[in-house]
Amino acid sequence: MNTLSRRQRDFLQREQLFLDTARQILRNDGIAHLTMDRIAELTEYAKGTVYKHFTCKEDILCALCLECLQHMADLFRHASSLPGNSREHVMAVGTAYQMFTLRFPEEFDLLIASRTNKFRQKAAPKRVEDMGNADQVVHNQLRAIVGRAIADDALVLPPHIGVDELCFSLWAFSFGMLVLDQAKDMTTELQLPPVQQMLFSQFNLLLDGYGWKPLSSEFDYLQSFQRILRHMDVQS
Amino acid sequence: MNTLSRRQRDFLQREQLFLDTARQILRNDGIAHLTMDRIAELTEYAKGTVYKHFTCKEDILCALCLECLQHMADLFRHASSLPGNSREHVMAVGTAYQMFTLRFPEEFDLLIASRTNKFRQKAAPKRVEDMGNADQVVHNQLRAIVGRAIADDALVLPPHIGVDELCFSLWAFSFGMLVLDQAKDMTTELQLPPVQQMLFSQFNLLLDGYGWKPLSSEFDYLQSFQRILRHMDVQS
DNA sequence: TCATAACGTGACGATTCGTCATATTTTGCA
DNA sequence: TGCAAAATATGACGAATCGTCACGTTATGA
Repeated sequence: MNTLSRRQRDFLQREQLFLDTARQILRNDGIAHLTMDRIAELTEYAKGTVYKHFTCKEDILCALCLECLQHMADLFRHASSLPGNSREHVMAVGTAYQMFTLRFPEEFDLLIASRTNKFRQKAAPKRVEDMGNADQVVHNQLRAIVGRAIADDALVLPPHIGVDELCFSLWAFSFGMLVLDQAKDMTTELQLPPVQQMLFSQFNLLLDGYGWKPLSSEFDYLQSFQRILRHMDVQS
Repeated sequence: MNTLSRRQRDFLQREQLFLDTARQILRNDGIAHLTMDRIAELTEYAKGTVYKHFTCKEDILCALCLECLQHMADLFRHASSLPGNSREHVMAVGTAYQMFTLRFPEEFDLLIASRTNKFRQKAAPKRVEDMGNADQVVHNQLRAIVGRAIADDALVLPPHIGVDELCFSLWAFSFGMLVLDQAKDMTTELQLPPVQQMLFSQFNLLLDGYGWKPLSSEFDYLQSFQRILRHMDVQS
């Protein structure tokens, strides 16, 4: 509309350009080649201009993580749209998470680093706060699934366990497995199944522990899993 | 004995000096102040000498992580010495892990970063391999507990689940919770209990899911928890 | 048209990494 | 013991990258 808003639009558009370029460098050349100078060079702006948008390198990395979380939220929304019971939805979200880490390993690496204090202390507080909100969005998707499960009596919360705690645990369990799996070296002696299969089995066992119905003994979740894979592949 | 071995001893001793100094900087001043020059300065050696021991910065950080894992293995050994049933031992190890992250937050931060590809690709392959072995040692402690549980019929492996997978899951679950907990910002709206309490509850639910006896409904694990806290405090 | 404000620039200082030619010490042997 | 050769230690140096800022350029609106 007026001049001010045009400027603001230009500004936002340029910020997006910087982010897209940064992501492209990250994916094509790896994080080692992701420098402020290179972003400036590829976008044909000066480095000082990049610093008008981001307070420091960690800040732009943080912004990249933010977009990853938003992307994941979209994937999870799609996973939740699968017809089926609430446990299948949890499984679908877990599978979507795993597929994300597989498809975008550099970004997942960044997401791991972003849980580090070293990282969060450098980025702008505002940006870290945004990431907290993005976390919240993802968390809410889990909460919605849990809420539905409670509503249709598939799940009765175990004593002294809140909904948030339950969602947090599901999130933490997936995160932990995916991180440790991608970091385990080829040389490990451990005989482990593929992480996708472990997520499947362990989720079933944990959800059985919650008493979340139908229990794995009462339902063919292997068939669900096949269905989920097909459902998520369409999305890709 | 002979000259060669004296040199080797000196070499190892100096390496330890570098590591101790690095850890001291890490704890006192934070990772931002942990530079190769500073290590050289404090130990009164030249930087080139430090590089005789470590190929790069990540390599010395990796070595620090290695010592952390060894320290944790010791803590876990102590945790496993608690008189009690096998589930109590699992809980004791989880609690020891949590206490470690609380007491040595900077080191835990480093442990998180060390699961990153960026990190592992830079460190010397030999050192990364060592870390894999240290992981293995920790893993074996869990395996011992699980093995005992199976031996005395407290646990029957769920179908298609191996011992390694079960240990990996316990490890991943704890790791995930501790990482996400320490990274959650003060501003989060989530109403979560302290992570110590979540570890307790969620472990109980997961182990119930495994059918690991005595189930949480058959045993007063809260009392165990108090006992564990006392047991681990003595160690500190 | 011009004064002022907003914006863009890239040279620069600072930090830190990792190297390597040289200096020093140790070793083994005459 | 003395000395040549090998092993080791050193720190000045080059390279990479970060983040800044004084200055030049463009846009605004009276």
